[in-house]
Amino acid sequence: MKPRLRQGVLPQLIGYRLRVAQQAVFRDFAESVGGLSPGRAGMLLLIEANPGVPQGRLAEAVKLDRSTMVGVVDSLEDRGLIERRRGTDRRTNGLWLTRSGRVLAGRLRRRIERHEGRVAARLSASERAQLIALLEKLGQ
Amino acid sequence: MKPRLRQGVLPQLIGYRLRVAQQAVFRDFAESVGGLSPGRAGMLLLIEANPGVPQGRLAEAVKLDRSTMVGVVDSLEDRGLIERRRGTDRRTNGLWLTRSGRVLAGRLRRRIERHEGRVAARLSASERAQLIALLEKLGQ
DNA sequence: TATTGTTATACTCTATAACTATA
DNA sequence: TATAGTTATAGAGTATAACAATA
Repeated sequence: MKPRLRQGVLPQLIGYRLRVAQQAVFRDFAESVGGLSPGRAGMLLLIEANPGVPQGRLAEAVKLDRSTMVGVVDSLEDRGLIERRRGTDRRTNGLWLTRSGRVLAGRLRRRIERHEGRVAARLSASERAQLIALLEKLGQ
Repeated sequence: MKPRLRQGVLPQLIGYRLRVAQQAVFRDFAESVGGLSPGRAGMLLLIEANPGVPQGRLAEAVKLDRSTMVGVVDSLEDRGLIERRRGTDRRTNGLWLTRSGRVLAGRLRRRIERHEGRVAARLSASERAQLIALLEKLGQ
């Protein structure tokens, strides 16, 4: 019979609501997609959509330091999902999906679609569109 | 003259938009509030609103493992912001703000208000209300 | 000189399992 | 027995600074 905690101003803050919503969505992602974290899964899909992208450009796109990207790319490469290939500018590594990376990317897209359906089930179609538009105004 | 990266399905996913928006909001928080991370600041405000809350209840409220909460409480205590006091049920630690914790909480509230203003500046008042309502439907 | 990737290092945030003290 | 807090340990995820290869 514990009284609920007083929340103070928190529930009226955009940042707080974002954090709580994201935690809920991430939990569903882990359950219904699994295998890769949302961030890593997103990178795999970005590489799929941009074959040969230099890893520095990918780091820039997802706002990671390029030294951080080294470990991320290492782990995807260790799992046999992508490979580095020396670029024309020989300082760069182009990133390419392997065959099994392509297979996983396809499976991820299907599972993410299902996950998205579960998350969006709490919203009407127009609410979902509205939410995405509003989030787009914040992000960047 | 680098072409922008193709984003594929990502921009249409609620989880992706949440993540990007949250990163942007967090960067602004770090700039305009500073001192404590959004999560730690939120905890300080929760303790302020619930003086004497047992640390396990706080952990439950913010969905952290109670072993994780130990370190969080340690760090806030080391910074002189809160103190543990043995509860009536002598297994529990009630959490209380110190004087300087109360001072910081007040300052945080003012700075967070300013931060919220900056974040919400991109939205109309009704868009902001709408966003919070939509996020509330997702979180939980 | 500037850029790309790498290494060494460290910090934050989180969890699981086993322990202590109290109920 | 069960619960609250703790410890030891580990794993993500991230950054900064210095370095080598290449432009």
